[in-house]
Amino acid sequence: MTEQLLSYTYEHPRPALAVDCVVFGLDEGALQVLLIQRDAHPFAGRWALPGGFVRMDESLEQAARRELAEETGVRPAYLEQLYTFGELARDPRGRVVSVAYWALVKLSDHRTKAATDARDAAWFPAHGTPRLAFDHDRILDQARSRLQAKVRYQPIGFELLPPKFKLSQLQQLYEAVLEKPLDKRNFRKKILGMGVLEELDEVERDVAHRAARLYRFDRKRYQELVRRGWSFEI
Amino acid sequence: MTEQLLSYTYEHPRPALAVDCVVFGLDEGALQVLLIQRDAHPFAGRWALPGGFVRMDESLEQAARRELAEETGVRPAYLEQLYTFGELARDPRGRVVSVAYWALVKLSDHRTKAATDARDAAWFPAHGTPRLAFDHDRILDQARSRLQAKVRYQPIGFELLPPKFKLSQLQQLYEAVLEKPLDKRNFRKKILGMGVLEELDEVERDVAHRAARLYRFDRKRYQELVRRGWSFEI
DNA sequence: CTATATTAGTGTTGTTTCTACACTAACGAA
DNA sequence: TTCGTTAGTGTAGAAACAACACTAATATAG
Repeated sequence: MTEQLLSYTYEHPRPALAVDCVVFGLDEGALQVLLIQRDAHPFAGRWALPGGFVRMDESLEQAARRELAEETGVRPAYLEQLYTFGELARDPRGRVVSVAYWALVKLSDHRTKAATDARDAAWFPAHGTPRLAFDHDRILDQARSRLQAKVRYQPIGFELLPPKFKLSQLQQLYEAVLEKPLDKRNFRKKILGMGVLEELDEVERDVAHRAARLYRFDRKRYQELVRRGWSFEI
Repeated sequence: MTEQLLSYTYEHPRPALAVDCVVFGLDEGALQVLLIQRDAHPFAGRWALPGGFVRMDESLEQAARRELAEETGVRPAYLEQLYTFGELARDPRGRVVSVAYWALVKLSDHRTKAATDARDAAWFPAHGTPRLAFDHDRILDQARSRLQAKVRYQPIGFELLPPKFKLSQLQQLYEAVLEKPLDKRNFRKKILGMGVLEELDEVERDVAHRAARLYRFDRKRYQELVRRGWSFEI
């Protein structure tokens, strides 16, 4: 019986290989992160990053996407490798090396799904998380730094917003990620000056104040500009 | 017999875990990379990045340093994780996931050692490398991009120079890494204006032209400035 | 229907940073 | 003494950045 279960044998010992995902979303202008509550040993009851072991027939990114979908129902449009954590004692079960990924999702798309598909998945403020299992606090820290760095020179912020948004939402997003206030007029001047936003013939509705114009990120235009040597920078 | 050799058994199959290293040096102002020539299957005879399998009693970084020392004799002062490569078919021997590292060394320290300790290690121009084994061309590409990006906002260039250097060496370094010419006066103004270079009471010797003043990177001063919120940028 | 609360939207000015650019100084070798 | 070679220096115009305050539009409360 044990024979049948423990049936993969190698000449040299191998660490187990896992993936973990840090998924960011934006809720009412506040940066959120997706966690799951562990129900098994070790760290049972603790919140942790979604993740799991890599299978032999899938790449690392595929493993990250699969685990994320299985555990939370989330299928991010933007997913990128973060860092590989390989300290000897990071998992009490033994030697587990984990390749961490980070992702951005439009919360509007995923709020309901995550609530239904996965019993124990929930969004937390990216700062106000409880103490996480394993070395996941460190992974989350690193993901936040990476997002903060990357959002400055890549137009990835749009992955967090609905397709149509107003400039104040975009500004709030940058303020949330960069953790500092921005000047409204300078921000608008800069972002509109880039020419990567498409101004729509549409304004927001049902608001108790002046309605804001809606915009859309013009990916085609962005790629064209990049091809000509331009680079996004906030 | 086989029983004794193939003696590590797991419930689930595990990919093998390796590390590979991209080591950069600077030779006469030209960026070089350290390669080893493989003598075993697969890719016997091809040049490859130094690397090997991770042991159970060492962290990933330790594995990278160990393999690098064993295969090339090089012990870099600066070493950082690059990316983890986990495509299914990247190694013909089977599923091997490789955590790549990149490093900077002062070539003056390592030129002789590498030549003696390791028969089959050699420096190549970072661009004019032969076709490498495995997916190592891709890894090298990525390391070059990372170096190029990082050298702009971290004072890591100094890791490539001897402790005392002249400004024209520093400029050459940046030109080699960034692959574009820089204006001498603007470069000097900028780098000296930072206040992280210590001007020494020493000039170069035995040159058939006006001798250049020597400088040293002032790490203490740099760290002090960082503590005050300043950031290096070229 | 008027007033109020709330968010949208808009330009200018002074400061700093960036870029382009050319000559003199010092030294050894011929 | 001359020549070849690299070191070392300043300015001016352009561009980017930072600071800053009022009017416009809409729903709601009184």
